[in-house]
Amino acid sequence: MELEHSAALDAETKIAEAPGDHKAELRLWLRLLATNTLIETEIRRRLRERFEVTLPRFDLMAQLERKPHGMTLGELSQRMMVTNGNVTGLVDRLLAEEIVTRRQQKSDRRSHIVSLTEKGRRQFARMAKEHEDWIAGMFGELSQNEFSTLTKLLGKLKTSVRGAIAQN
Amino acid sequence: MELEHSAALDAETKIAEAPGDHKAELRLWLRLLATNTLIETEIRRRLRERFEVTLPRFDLMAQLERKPHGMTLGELSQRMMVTNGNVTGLVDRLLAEEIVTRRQQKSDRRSHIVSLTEKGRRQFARMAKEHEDWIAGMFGELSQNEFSTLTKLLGKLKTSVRGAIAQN
DNA sequence: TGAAAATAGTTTAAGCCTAAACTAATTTTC
DNA sequence: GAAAATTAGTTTAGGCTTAAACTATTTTCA
Repeated sequence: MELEHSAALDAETKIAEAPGDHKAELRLWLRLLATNTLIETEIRRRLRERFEVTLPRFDLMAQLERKPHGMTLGELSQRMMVTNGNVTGLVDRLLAEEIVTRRQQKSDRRSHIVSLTEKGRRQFARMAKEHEDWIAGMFGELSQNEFSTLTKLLGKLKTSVRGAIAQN
Repeated sequence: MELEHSAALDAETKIAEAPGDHKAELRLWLRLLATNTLIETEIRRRLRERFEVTLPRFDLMAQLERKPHGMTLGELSQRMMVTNGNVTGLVDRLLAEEIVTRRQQKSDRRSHIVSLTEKGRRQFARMAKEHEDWIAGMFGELSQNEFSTLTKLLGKLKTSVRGAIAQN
């Protein structure tokens, strides 16, 4: 996937536009992807540097933080948009660090509830504050108006994508 | 990272807004991330299903396709926004499938040029066409106007992010 | 009620990805 | 021109991620 366009290249591709091609759509996607990668890579770097934590672990903790009573592995995997097996492994590692607990449900013995420990909650709180500031800093050059328009349009795009996926 | 908000939750968090917090920025980031993940996961799925290829391999081929004379490993890793070591491994696997070639530069014996083989070019052409249609299909619900506004705003955001990263 | 289907989670094999340490070659600098 | 620094790429160890196959349990329904 191309992640960066020179201005010159962008101009060229515009000229090359022809019926039946979708260069503009492709360009929008590549720009979305590049922006996302840029932010994500930097957040990973800072999380590691400041807190020696990975983004997936931070993400999992963020999910649990909003559910004081915990969450099943399946619910976690849905919210994190990853597979069950992935969550199993993450939880194993976080268990070893005593960031989370896992306990079997009495009512359904297939099911397990994962929750943050007190240590996990403390650790997450410390990280979340800075994380929020990092994000805000990266969005700093957008005006209030641009900011809310972008939020709205991304909402629309998300809906459009969901539609296209559901159809298929 | 939270990937989906219910409408109810969004309303709540808006009410909770207070000076010094950045919930709105966080929400925009989560929305960008979710949209990106949604698209990327579906593209990976289709590439695997239709062509038995992974997204990183497709991405690498896409880079090479635009440079008929090939590219050094370093240039590839920059454009793909991944580490050198990552590219070394990807190229090893694509070499084994005879999708690319790698040859040492005479002028600088540390440096190696990677190029698509004829087989690689043919294979990529076949995939690229469909890939473009997939993307266009996902963006279908956006009007022309929304589409170009989103492209412009993402450009701005990208610049803003680059600025924040460079500062740090 | 008991067989079949569905669900929750785990395991496995393989690929992706990174940071850090490393080798080899080239460039800089004194 | 030789030591030092830089550059291109590889290797290594470990975490992340997936699809597919699997186990255990619960639900469905004939």
